[in-house]
Amino acid sequence: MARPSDAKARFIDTAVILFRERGYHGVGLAEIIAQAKAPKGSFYFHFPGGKEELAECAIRYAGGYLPYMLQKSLRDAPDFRTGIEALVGHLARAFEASNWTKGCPIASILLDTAPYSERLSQAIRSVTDEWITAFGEATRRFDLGEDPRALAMRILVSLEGAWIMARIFKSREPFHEAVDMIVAGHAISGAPPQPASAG
Amino acid sequence: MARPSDAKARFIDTAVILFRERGYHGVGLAEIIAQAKAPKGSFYFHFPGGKEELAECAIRYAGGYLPYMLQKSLRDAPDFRTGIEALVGHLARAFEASNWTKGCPIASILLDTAPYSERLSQAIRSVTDEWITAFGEATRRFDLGEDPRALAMRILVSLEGAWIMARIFKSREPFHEAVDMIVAGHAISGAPPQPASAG
DNA sequence: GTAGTTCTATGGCGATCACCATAGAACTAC
DNA sequence: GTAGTTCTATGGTGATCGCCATAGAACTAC
Repeated sequence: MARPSDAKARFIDTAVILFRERGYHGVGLAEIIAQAKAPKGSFYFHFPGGKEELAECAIRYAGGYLPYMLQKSLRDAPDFRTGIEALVGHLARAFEASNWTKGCPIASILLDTAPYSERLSQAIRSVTDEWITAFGEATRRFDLGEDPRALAMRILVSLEGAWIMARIFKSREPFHEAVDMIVAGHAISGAPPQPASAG
Repeated sequence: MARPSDAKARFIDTAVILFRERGYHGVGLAEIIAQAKAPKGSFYFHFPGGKEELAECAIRYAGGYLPYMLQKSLRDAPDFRTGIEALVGHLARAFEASNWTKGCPIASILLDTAPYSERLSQAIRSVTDEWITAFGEATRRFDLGEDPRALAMRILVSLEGAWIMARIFKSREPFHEAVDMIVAGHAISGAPPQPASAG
């Protein structure tokens, strides 16, 4: 064999890109296979479940990126607000760099398929739950004075909404409004972390 | 003729319903025509521009509903917060009643097509602008102490995000978080309207 | 080197896609 | 009642959809 499962990764990468741009039904397998530069026959070897299995892999793969970015943004931030601004700012710049075509990799599939594909709905719920859990851990060192789960939900609501509105207006403004809403939500939350228990 | 353009309205109504559920590419014309109980040949008489023209009509038709609901909710509200709660509460209940399938009629088309269809992108931007304008007029009687356009953008960001997160979790909670973020954003904005200039 | 597994490569399946040509029915205007 | 317009009704187009059968190449294990 050429390389162990090199083609499979290319399939998933390509699927993430194209699904973000035009949704699940907006992209055909032919285009994915062509852009992945993989042979047509390889596809059903790596994904016996067909297009739906590919989409699930794409959801889980892409869904792992946001917790990573979250942890990276909050890890070195002096306070909560700065961390959130770094996170949202990064996502907004990436979105703009794609000419407002590549938004949330989850939402574009969600609106096309849920709840008609229980498999994909389940995968989306799964990665979203993971993000909320990751948020709770990443913000433990801040004293946010609020239920971290509710705060995580607010951030997701703001982010998803910003991705949509920014796509409509081709503007970063919705992301700025999102940040303002997040940090205003739990008031004067810019409180620095407790240095006492820092290890 | 049977009735003047009765079939055309059914086409649009059906399109709004199905596009909300599964997006632009997730629904075929055959299904729309069948569910509209209209003959196949009528379609291209009423929509020479094909599926894309139908989608534009659906966007503009459905897009007119939110300004209507906005005005209705804020008209009799004693204060801004109450009005927003009524608006969001109504949308959330309707969403739940559809078993979390019929969310924003705009977003599902947007994520499938923009920016690959300039026609649909333009239509979406148009109805969104109309909503922002309507918001400014509907809230003039409140002294919100904030740029109405920025506040309108916050509401749209919150609403769109809530529609997505509620679809994931099949829960009204995202809408509650959205309301909290909106009203917390401009602080103690529950101030009653000036009764002086009321006509 | 032979067997077995992994992956590539090609071709084509039935079904559905959006779209359109054509003919006739239903109604208005004169 | 005839002409003209509006709308219905049927049938079918080429293209693309997701899916799969089959064969062979590339590599590992013994």
